[in-house]
Amino acid sequence: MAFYSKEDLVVLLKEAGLRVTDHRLAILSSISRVRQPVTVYELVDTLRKKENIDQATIYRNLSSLHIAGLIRRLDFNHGHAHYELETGRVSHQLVCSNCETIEKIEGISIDDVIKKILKKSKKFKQTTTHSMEIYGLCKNCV
Amino acid sequence: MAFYSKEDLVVLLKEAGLRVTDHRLAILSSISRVRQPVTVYELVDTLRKKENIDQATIYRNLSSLHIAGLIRRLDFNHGHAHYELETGRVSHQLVCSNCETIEKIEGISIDDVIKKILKKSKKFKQTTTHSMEIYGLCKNCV
DNA sequence: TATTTGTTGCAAATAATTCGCATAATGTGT
DNA sequence: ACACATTATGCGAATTATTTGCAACAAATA
Repeated sequence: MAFYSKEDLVVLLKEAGLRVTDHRLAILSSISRVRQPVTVYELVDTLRKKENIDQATIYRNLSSLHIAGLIRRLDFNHGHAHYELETGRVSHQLVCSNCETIEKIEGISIDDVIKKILKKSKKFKQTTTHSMEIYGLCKNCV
Repeated sequence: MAFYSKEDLVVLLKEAGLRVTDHRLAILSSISRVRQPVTVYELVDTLRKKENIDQATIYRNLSSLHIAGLIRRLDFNHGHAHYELETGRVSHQLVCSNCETIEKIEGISIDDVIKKILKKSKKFKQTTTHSMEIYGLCKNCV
């Protein structure tokens, strides 16, 4: 979806106050290249072979990149996390309840809904991001 | 939130085509009694002591109750699943990015948003349920 | 009640994720 | 370019969450 040059990624990391390391760039780049949210398994598989990055390093970087707000962590009840680039505070996914098909939908704003929800809240005054998983059966599983 | 008598729960299970067992009733009842989505740890802690239910039994029942559509499984990036009664296909939660505070918001319909999303989809024609996690800092963590 | 089929407990296995520690690399100030 | 303080990395081991195999048991149905 979002394509970033190495220079862009360096800037992103610096702005986030994170050190720039080859591994971190490789991980970010790998996440940014795929269309659908990627699993840790896929990252480990790709990056351990290609760049010789240890599993622990990948987990640690996913955590710091997530905390820094550069990536988003998603869960589709598949037993493992998925990650995607954080672009725009919003993430809407259609998820098949039967197989592991997911489809990311972009371009839908729900700011007014968020406002309504905040109005009802007693514990929160503002929000940063949100993600919505919409479950159903995909065409193959209907 | 939703209160069910034992008889109600029996009906729910039968309608779902599940066998009625004391353990299953206890698990469902336990989930229905709490306001916020409950963790497996909490269920195990409560039910193992009170009713002498094994951990594996709890996991197996959570799975079958979920598949049967009686309960919903949620993830807030806390490293473990949460469960709540399935009531009405919708679940909206405010989640603190810092601590483990969550707040369930009810009474917001987003049917029109779902319609828009479905219109954009290539892989899905209909949906069953959805859940939205809205992240931010709770009052204590601001 | 007999039969069939789903359920449970227990212990052990997997899967996902995290941690400890020694070593190496990054960013900063000189 | 250099030295220092801080953070990142690899490796193996530890945790945590969740699942499974199997024998004993209980629920639904005729």
